[in-house]
Amino acid sequence: MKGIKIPEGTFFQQRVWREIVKIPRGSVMTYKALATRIGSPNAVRAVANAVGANPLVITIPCHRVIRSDGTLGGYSGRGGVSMKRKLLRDEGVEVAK
DNA sequence: AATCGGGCGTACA
DNA sequence: CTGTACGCCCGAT
Repeated sequence: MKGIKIPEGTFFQQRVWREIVKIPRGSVMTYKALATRIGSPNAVRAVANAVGANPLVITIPCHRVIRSDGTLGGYSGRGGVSMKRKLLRDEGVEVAK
């Protein structure tokens, strides 16, 4: 949280992105945990939407956000889910399925 | 294992 | 401004 710049967007998105950036490398966070983190444990869908609207994949490691089941879920970035899995494995995270 | 509905917010008409 | 449709989902049946 020193020089990371978050692009403009809705309050929700900024809040979600802010939390995603806080995720340490080599670790993953579930959408539910993220939703609860921002104060809306039941708004997990809205959160997922905000993550999907992430314009900066290099600044915001949205690939570190996975489902509660351990699955990767989806990925709107370049390469799709395949890239997401690759990035996670690259950080040393064993991906289920 | 597969299917359905639910909760929240954004985008579009 | 009001209504409808959709999403990188979740939980229950």
